[in-house]
Amino acid sequence: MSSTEFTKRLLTYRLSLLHLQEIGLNDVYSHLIAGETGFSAALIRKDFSRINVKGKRRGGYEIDVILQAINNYFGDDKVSKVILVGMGNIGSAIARYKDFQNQKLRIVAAFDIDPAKQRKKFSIPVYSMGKCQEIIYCYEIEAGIIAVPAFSAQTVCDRLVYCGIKGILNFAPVNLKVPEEVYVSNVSLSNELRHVIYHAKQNK
Amino acid sequence: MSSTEFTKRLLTYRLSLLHLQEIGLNDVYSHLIAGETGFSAALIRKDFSRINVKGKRRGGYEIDVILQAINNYFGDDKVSKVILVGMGNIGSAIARYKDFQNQKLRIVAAFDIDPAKQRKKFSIPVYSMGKCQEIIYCYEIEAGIIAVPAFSAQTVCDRLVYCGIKGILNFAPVNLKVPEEVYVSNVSLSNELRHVIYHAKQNK
DNA sequence: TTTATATTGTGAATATTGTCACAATAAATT
DNA sequence: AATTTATTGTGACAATATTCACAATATAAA
Ligand SMILES: NC(=O)c1ccc[n+]([C@@H]2O[C@H](COP(=O)([O-])OP(=O)(O)OC[C@H]3O[C@@H](n4cnc5c(N)ncnc54)[C@H](O)[C@@H]3O)[C@@H](O)[C@H]2O)c1
Ligand SMILES: NC(=O)c1ccc[n+]([C@@H]2O[C@H](COP(=O)([O-])OP(=O)(O)OC[C@H]3O[C@@H](n4cnc5c(N)ncnc54)[C@H](O)[C@@H]3O)[C@@H](O)[C@H]2O)c1
Repeated sequence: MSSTEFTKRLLTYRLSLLHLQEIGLNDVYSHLIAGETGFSAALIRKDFSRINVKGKRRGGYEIDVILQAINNYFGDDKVSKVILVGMGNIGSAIARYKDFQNQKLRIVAAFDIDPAKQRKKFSIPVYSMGKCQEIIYCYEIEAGIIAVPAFSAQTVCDRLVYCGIKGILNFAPVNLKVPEEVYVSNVSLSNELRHVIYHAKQNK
Repeated sequence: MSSTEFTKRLLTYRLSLLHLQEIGLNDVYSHLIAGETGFSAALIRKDFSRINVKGKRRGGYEIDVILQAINNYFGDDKVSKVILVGMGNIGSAIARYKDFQNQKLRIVAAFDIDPAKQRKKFSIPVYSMGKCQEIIYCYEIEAGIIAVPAFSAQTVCDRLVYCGIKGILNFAPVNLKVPEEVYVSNVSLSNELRHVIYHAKQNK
């Protein structure tokens, strides 16, 4: 299995490359990307070699070619469909997030137990949990975002897993228990902040 | 410098330990935490040893002792103060987030260029960027959260760095450029989702 | 008390990840 | 055309992280 550091780097490269492309560049040298991203030039070349990106000796790499290879690696030439559970503070903010469209990510539907929230919002329909299974099957949903309070996160998670979801992005401050074949990524703002503060202190 | 994987694991342990404590446990074995978090028992023991947590042979570890050591590692016995720039969708959601209080994290002030947003919101005062330097100094702010659109993220970042901020939690989809002594952690929902979808596909 | 059992703590072995150094090579310059 | 220069691509090496294996040891059971 490929390391998560490697896949994260690819996504970091993509961000920088899109930026460089926007300001008019067509080609890049590994050292330039190193300057942009903070990774070493040698590591970047190794990574590119791993996804079969060839440069021209002394000529650098074509941005288009790299971006294509990264997209290909993630298999995101077609739109990936996801659902969102919990339309509270953070759920609504995510539902309103426009960048997903550029990224070929689409939130097809949202769910909430609160009937007051069960109506279309920001162009995304909000259903009761009852509709969950049907929608996951019909739309071939690839992942679920959990944005419910901590105490109901595991229940929601079990439900999604039961409906066949294999990837979960979890905002609740809980270590979810899932079968081996399900991948969970936790986004914990508190932990991230702690982490930042810890490093900031080192650098004082 | 300690690896970021190590510090992340500590925060993961904490989450599980708090949960186990809540359901009534006082002691844990490394294997139990392994089951909760997915890390191997040996690794957990090594990590504990690294932060000077001693268990009792055959008796396991005391949850209190571990939690104390983790808190101590992060130096969060006192409240850490942070600021938030950008009170749009995501910024407001963060400002409303109550969990920070339990975690001894406090958002002391927020900033926004939009005058309409410059009033107290959810008990956090919202200022114009002009007040930024003063507040960072007066309150001894330890980190900044950036939640502004991508095109102004670097500008805001430069400003914070100029005011002495050494740690940044960045939500904008941009690889920020900072001096070496500043630590940046990027939270990219699109990237996280991509990552989840990638792994989900592997497990189909 | 003796024996069996379960768990920690850690050195050694292994695996993984990243860096270094440089040959290969294409482009630019003279 | 010959020479210089800059960059890729990669094998060898170094560093780091993780697992393995088991001695040390405390508790429980007989
Ligand atoms: N607000 C933030 O900035 C923030 C940041 C990080 C993490 N989080 C975490 O994200 C989660 C949501 O936070 P929030 O501030 O949006 O909370 P919130 O209370 O505003 O929203 C939670 C939503 O989930 C719904 N819900 C509750 N139980 C449900 C269930 N069983 N099935 C479906 N829907 C259910 C509620 O009706 C509500 O709309 C929490 O776990 C929180 O800790 C929030
Ligand atoms: N909404 C999401 O779920 C989400 C998720 C991930 C990342 N993001 C990123 O977070 C950032 C904010 O997203 P959002 O949806 O909250 O956007 P938004 O447009 O709702 O909010 C941005 C806020 O920043 C303020 N602002 C703009 N320029 C500023 C400046 N120079 N100084 C101070 N304040 C300034 C604006 O007045 C506005 O209030 C974006 O970069 C976005 O890509 C958003």
